[in-house]
Amino acid sequence: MDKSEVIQQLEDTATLLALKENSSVFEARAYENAARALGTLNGDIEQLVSEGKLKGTPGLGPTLIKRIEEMVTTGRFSFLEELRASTPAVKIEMLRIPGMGPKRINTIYDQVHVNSIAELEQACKDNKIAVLPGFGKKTQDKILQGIAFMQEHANRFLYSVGEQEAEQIRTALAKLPQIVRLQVAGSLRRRRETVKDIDMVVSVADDAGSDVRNAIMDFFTSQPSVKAITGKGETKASVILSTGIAMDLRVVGDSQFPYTLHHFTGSREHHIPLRRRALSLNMTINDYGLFKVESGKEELVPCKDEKDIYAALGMEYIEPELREDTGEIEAAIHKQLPVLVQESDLRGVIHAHTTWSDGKNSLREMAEACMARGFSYVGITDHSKIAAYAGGLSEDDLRRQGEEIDRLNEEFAGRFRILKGTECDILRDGSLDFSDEALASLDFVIASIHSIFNLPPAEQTQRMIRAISNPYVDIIGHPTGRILLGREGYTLDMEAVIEAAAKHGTCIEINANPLRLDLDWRHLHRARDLGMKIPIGPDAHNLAGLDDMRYGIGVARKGWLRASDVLNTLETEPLLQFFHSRRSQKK
DNA sequence: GCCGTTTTCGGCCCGACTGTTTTCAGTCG
Repeated sequence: MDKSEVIQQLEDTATLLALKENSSVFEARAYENAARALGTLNGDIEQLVSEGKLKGTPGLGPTLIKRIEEMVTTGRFSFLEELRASTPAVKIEMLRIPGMGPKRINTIYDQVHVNSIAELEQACKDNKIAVLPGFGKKTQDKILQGIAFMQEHANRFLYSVGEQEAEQIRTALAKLPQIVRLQVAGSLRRRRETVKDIDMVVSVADDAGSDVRNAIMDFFTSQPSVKAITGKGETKASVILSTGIAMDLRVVGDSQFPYTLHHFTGSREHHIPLRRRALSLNMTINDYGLFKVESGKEELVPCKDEKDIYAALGMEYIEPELREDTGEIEAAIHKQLPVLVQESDLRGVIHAHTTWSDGKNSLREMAEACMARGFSYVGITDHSKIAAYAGGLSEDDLRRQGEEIDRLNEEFAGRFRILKGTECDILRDGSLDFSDEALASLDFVIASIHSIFNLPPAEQTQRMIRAISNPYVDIIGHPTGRILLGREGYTLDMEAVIEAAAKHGTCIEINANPLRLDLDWRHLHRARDLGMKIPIGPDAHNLAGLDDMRYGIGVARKGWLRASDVLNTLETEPLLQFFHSRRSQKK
């Protein structure tokens, strides 16, 4: 068991301990602390255990050291297994309802004996929750709202989840020699932030028989991640995968592939004006082909790929990410589509955490991982002092972190640069959590809201705009604060926020964490048109988090951004110049 | 479960909200 797995098991233990009756919240917290402590330790966990080096680490006492040793040496963790066996599944499910924590869950479970979310919903409707001690009508209503939110999003999945599932199957299918072409379609190909299901299209030789098609379907439906088969024929098979996500596979002859792929890539909204365009040219398009209609007879327009389809319609090729009917048809007709930014355009990372606050890896580890990924710089942005839950830095910490950065930069000179930054909390009134002196000592400043989410919209908007107009603030972090499938964003007027940011020359980031993807692509158009430079930030809390950058690229592409619109396509010196010049302009 | 000692058990990053209370418990980040 490697370090990240051990940390995960410790965190799971903390969750289950919190749900356990009569358990101390501090015991649960001890497991959280231990997970964090382990995260800050450098080196291979097996070696640390075998050499007895865990002893003396703050947060790891005799019990936890013994438990970590068990995990590392046996690959199992009996304490967690027992906890899992003794915790009703419904309690864990209830944790996902906003506003429900261990105390309320246990009260409800003990006194109303609910065994499912459905039973909890009924109990609320029967007014059985409001009468419990410490509960009331409003809490009951809030639980109902939370359940409704959960159900509304229950059949959707994060893009990242769909992507991983699809990639696994795509890799497996790609090994079949009978398959000529193979492509993910649907909302996943369009890089929507959440997806309902996975669509995949494969082609076989036009003269391939039933046996070839059936063999592919047999192979597909017998994949290890397939949990249930809901339909299976020669041209289409439908399954449910282990994560619960549904998947359709379609098999077509290779000459039909472009039309089918295009059809199942969508979106429906994109296809409506596209069909209108086809009709205006006496053509018609469906999943079987593009046809020229003359005197009532249809004649296929041969297309070897999607580019040919758009070309036949007198249009530039439209990238899948843009197929949402937000002006792409018109732009393609007039050959005005942007060249979209790509992952390879990125030169560095802006927005990453380290063990100085709630990150799992050290400054050095984060910097070296960025170097290994070919980046020229990383902007380190640990939390500010009020974010105590995340180990926020005091101004003195910030200064000492700066000294460590100076030392590392000396070592990396000429190869790589660590930029001094912060993710500074925006306080209730829109002021910042660090003094101007502290902020002035940094290369750049990200300001984010992490508390007081539901001020009245006008007040929340003013709070954000005040932060935007602060001369030291370069970037607003995760501007809506939404958690995909989990929580709505802050109550603020995003249009007004974007305009204020553009006016003050303040950037708004695309937070590339797959749970956030915030700023939303629907707002990017506007920001770009106002001339804003958009940083793509992974908000990385560990090394793996650095790879989330690609999700941010997906959002940027959906928002029509070119490489020149993205801040961190700049090399180190121009970027520092950008921060420097805008700061002196604003003051 | 860990820590720091006022060495043997009480406190445990913190600030703010909401909804329940009528001074506070629970949740969140």
